[in-house]
Amino acid sequence: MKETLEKILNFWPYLSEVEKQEIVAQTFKVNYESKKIFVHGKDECKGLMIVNKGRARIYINSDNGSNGGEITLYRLLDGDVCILSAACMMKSLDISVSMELEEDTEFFILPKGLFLEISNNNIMVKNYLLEEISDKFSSVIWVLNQYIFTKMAHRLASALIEHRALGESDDIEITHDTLARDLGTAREVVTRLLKQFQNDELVELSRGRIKILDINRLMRI
Amino acid sequence: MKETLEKILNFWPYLSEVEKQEIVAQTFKVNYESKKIFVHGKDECKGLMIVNKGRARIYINSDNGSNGGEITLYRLLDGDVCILSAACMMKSLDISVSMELEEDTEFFILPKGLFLEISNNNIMVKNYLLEEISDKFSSVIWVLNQYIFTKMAHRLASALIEHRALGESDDIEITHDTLARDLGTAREVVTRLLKQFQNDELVELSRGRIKILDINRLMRI
DNA sequence: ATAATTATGTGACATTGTCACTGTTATTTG
DNA sequence: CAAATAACAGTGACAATGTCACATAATTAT
Repeated sequence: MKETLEKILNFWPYLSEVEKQEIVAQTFKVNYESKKIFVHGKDECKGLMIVNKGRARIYINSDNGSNGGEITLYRLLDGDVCILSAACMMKSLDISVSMELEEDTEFFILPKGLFLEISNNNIMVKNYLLEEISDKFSSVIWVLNQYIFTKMAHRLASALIEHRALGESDDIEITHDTLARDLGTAREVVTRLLKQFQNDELVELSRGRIKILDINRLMRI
Repeated sequence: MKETLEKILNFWPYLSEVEKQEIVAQTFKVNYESKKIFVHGKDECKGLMIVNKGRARIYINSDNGSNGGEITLYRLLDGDVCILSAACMMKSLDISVSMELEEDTEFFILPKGLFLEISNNNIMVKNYLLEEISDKFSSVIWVLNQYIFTKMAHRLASALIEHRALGESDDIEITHDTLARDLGTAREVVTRLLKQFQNDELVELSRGRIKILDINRLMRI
């Protein structure tokens, strides 16, 4: 446990011995299955959540109920903190943001009280949080920028490249629907464009799977 | 000066006497004319900027040079801090964000060194900054949400209502172009929709001016 | 095997974005 | 002041994307 925390927590070197001990003593693990959804604000917030192993997608949706429009803001990978859990301990966002696990995921949870205490005493911890938030802030602005100013075909190509990197393979296991939720568009649009990509022999399509044939040409789009 | 700072700085009550003195001694004012543009990252960052009196618009643009697409992220009014100036002192965003003054604006500037020192010693100052950032973060997510999931007519109506509140009058002095830049759309689109609003007798149009005729019906859109 | 579920495909149409203009109203300048 | 210039607004044609209402195909459950 201690070794893992050492690796995962960026601010570990700046903690005092006492703080380290407290963290090792009080932090606990929780495991959730893939596809579990957290709605920020609804679920009670137990403390600061840090991804030990797994993957999560942070997104917003059109809350108008009927048609489930969504767009992905960013993802959390191993070692990332969920700044929403951080924010909910300090001051709440008044916006509905959700998290969906894309793999079985294990979190470390730093209990609320402990985290607040340490982040109030140790400036590096607070700095770290601030940087994380700034970083996600950048991501969201980037998404907005892309959504508004960039052609769908271009964004789809980027998404394919991103998922190729996430899965470390030219064979991507993903549905058109999932891509649409990533990009904030409709499934039909993704289908249309992928069809074009296939005609151009950039990809090969099958149910729930996209095989990248020409990564170089895809990158140039 | 001291009285103004007392009013403007939310964290004033939490400062020590020494800190207060230092702030009064080192903070200075700068005035800029309406329409001045700051590009975050380009202009050297002298310190934390706080709006004393005036109005600024924070926006992103499509940096592809030719066609000047823009969308407004949020506005700074009296007493607001420019979190971009804060961010640039701690860790830089790698995204191009700009600020345009919409009125002649006076800023207080807390010099970099002083601000860093105080925010490192005084947890309330850092907390305040964190809350400001979270707040703007919310705003940006809100803009994204609106852009993706909401019909243009609805958003235009909202924008008119917002500007009515900003100017405290049913007579809004604004061009179609400015509205388009707020909403992240094209001037022509704004013109089209305003035309419809006029036909529905919601507004009255003239050059550089929109008069709201039926605020209630506008709010219901 | 049959039914239910999930994924994909397609055409018609609505909304919004882009382009290439024209016309109109203010502002500057000779 | 009149003419030139710049800023603002209007318009039609067309492209890109979103929405809807389905059809079809592959997979999983009963």
